[in-house]
Amino acid sequence: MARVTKEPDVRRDELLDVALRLSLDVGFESMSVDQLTREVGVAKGTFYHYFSSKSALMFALVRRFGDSLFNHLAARAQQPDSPGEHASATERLRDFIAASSAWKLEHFDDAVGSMSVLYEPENLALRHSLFSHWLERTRPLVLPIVVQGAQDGTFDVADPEATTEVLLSLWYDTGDRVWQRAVAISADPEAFVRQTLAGVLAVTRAMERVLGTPDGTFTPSLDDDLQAAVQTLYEHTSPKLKPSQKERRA
Amino acid sequence: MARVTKEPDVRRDELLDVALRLSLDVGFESMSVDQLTREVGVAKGTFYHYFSSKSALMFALVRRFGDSLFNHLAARAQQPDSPGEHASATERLRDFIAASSAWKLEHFDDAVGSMSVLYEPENLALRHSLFSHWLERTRPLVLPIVVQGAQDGTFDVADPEATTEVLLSLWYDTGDRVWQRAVAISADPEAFVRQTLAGVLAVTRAMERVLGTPDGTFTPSLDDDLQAAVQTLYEHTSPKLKPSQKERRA
DNA sequence: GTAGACTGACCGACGGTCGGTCGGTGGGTT
DNA sequence: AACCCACCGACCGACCGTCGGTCAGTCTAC
Repeated sequence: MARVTKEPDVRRDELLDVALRLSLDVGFESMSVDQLTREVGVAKGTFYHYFSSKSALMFALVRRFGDSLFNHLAARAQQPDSPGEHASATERLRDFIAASSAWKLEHFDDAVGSMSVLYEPENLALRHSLFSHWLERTRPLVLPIVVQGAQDGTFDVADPEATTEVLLSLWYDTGDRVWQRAVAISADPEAFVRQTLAGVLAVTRAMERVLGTPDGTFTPSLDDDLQAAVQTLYEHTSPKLKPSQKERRA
Repeated sequence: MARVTKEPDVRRDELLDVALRLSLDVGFESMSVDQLTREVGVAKGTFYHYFSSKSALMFALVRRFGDSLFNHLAARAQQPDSPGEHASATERLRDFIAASSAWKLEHFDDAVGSMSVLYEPENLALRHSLFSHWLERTRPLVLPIVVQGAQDGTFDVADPEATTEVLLSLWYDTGDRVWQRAVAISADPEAFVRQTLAGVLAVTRAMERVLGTPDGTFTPSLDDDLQAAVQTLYEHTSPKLKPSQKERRA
């Protein structure tokens, strides 16, 4: 094969780009290193020149994919126009949630929209790794807010560390579960939207209760934007049922 | 090799027994079908005579392991001496939690004690499968209680289905997370016990808040039994996860 | 006799390895 | 300035051991 030399960073990104595409297409486990290098147009050895193993590739993938959201959130937490240390814990938490939601809407196509494939059994390890990464990055942003709220009495919380853990679990795990249930009934679009919104409300309500704030403190307005977003999410979900076209040249 | 014919059920159980032992020892993924059949003393083909694939073995393993708890709980829910339909939702839920805890203490050695190995990355799929199975079996036992509590006003719950989902997530996922954090600091036994108990309290508190019952409604007494149980749990923590004695805190 | 429990050599695909190749680059020589 | 060439490391791809899975056939209890 014709030898083409490129900047290491460029080549590495190429590998990651194609790996991401293939992972979302056939799944991470099913994607063989042979297939990956074939599509990139390099030899197998080149892959192992850049990544020590296939699972190292997974972590790199998760890092790159998962960091984009948090670099945004962490940067925003420092910005002067965002509620700072002087703001109430409620305001800060509201802002955090809003910033997170805004990012998700903004990057829908290149991130959130392709979420549903992560839920195929195939991608369990990838999903778990991604969520773990997100969790580790979320914790240090949320814990200070809960601590502040506990100290100034805004929140009724006895154990800020443990409560933060509960919040993280609500957002990621319960959200996860709500999502899976919604997908399970994806035959009916209207039921999908209704169930997803009900899940969001339940998680929010649980968060309010756990923090000891009045019901409604963090409840989002169920406006058309949110409805439309969930609707779009649904439309990104259906093609999951498509027949697989995996068999390709050997 | 000498051919030995046995009752299909016996042979199948042999395969499951050895598979469980090997899974807890070297991990499910690392356990090859060759190794399994070698240890059982049968040919590889025999394995595929009983299980259609290795992942079918996993599901069978999960079923057998996961059902023992729920056959107990479901049976108890029917028994006359347990709080029945006439009891308050609080009593019924308390009884459910107590029965579950009792079973775990009772079957510590052959079930809960070997839990920690499930948390090695190796066994991610096995763990996920087991928890999913437990979740599916827990839901129908808990949902009626939440519905009853919502109807008679014992619980302050707007959406029983979604709230049940939150409860399940609290028990399994948050418990999961608390456990992992405790394991992470397992260098220090005292810290391990403290953190685990704090996690249990936080989850319980969260449950009370989510259901809208007074703090303390479901809080277990932090008596010596519980402390001892957690202590024993610590001692069962996989040696692989525990640091060597050298790097103990100075 | 025969149903079905059991056998084990065999298969293709996989992740990973490794000795070797070759394009680009920079310092020394002319 | 033009040339050379030693060296670095990106790149190659045949090869390896192991894995999950198959199957044509054998043995045995009834």
